[in-house]
Amino acid sequence: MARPERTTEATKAESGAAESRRRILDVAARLFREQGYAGVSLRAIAAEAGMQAGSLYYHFDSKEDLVVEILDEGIRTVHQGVAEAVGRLPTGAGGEALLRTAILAHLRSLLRLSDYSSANVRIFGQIPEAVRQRSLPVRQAYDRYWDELLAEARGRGLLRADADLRTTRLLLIGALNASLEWFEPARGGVERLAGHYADLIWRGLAPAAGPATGRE
Amino acid sequence: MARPERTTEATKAESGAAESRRRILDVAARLFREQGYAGVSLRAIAAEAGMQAGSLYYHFDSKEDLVVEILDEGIRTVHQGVAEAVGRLPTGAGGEALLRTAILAHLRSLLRLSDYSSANVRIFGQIPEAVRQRSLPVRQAYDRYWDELLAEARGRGLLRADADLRTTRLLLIGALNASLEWFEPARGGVERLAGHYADLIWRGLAPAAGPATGRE
DNA sequence: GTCTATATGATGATAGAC
DNA sequence: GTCTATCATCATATAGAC
Repeated sequence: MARPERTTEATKAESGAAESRRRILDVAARLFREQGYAGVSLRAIAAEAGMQAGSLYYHFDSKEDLVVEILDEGIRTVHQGVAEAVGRLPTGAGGEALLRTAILAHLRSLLRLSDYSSANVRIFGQIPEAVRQRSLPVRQAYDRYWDELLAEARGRGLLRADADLRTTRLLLIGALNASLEWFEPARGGVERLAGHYADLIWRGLAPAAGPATGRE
Repeated sequence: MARPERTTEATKAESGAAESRRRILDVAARLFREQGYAGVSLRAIAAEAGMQAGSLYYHFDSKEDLVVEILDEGIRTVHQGVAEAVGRLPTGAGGEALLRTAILAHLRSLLRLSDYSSANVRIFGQIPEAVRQRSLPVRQAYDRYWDELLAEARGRGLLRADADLRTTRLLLIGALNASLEWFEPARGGVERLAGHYADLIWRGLAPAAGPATGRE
């Protein structure tokens, strides 16, 4: 009746299928982010995960299966992070607060929290078409979340009435994700970057010509 | 003294070193854009260029040398396209016209005119670090062009005085380049997309709260 | 200039021992 | 669950004939 809950000698091989699987995914996400999809061999993943290349096939049927899981988890992490942050806003929050919050949460996942999210952005354009197709649903769900967020905000008068929402979403997500290629924490943290982006997208580049601005 | 200006029988092999070289570059740029850097073998490039893989080495010393040329030409094309369009503006042009013109010219090169430009955007994140380094100067020159364009405009009062120009440039270029991944001409041409982007970046998302807007 | 042939190495995946 | 060994394929690059 006594089932061996788990081996108590914790030192060397903490193993178990689930732990190994998670370790492989973690390692692969990091390597994909750093070196791209084609640039990372299964041998390299196995080495960093402390096993031989052949052993990976106990956990995953192919490199494509492995990468699909990483892609999906990456999107889900951002989606969840943004949705939770937005959900914590007070009911009366304005359009600017909404935008700032969503931008910051997206950038936090991408630039600081999740190798899965950054791997997704980094390699989505590099994977075989078949893999891209398989990972589309999760991606589209996140797109839809933004579209609904923006549509509801505009409906409540919190955004310009004439803003093209699809374009807004594409510009915003595109710009946020592109920051992965050049962001350096040393130049100012994620919060600072998110603030600059929100300023720009909220106010635009047109000189403030309002009545209180002073001289023209 | 009579030099054979070029072979007059134009039918089959129009050859000549320069023509072959250009043909290889054209084919490679298109394939890199379509399938990524690692996804395109020299065999595939050679096949589409109508020769054998080994023959490429008469024209280029390595795959890396080949791709560096493509990357640089891609940036130079966009840079030149934007600079010329901006240069054609009347002297008194305002900030909005400046922005619209630059955005449109960048998108035109990227989405319609040049496989080199789109290949650059597509594969810059996939190439070996050494190659990236070699192609940095041309890229930085284009960044500098934008920085100076924006700085001068802001200096003349054509843009918000408090806009962070580096952030502006990074957001803008990032968003424009990202459109390569989803742009479909069928949904409306480059001009339409450029117009939407310019609207958004010029006016921002804040509801127009000016005195002439009507009801709040 | 382009060909053929080949050197050399890495890759994703499989089979069977333990 | 992980190992070792190996297969078949593909890659970049080179050498020498034509």
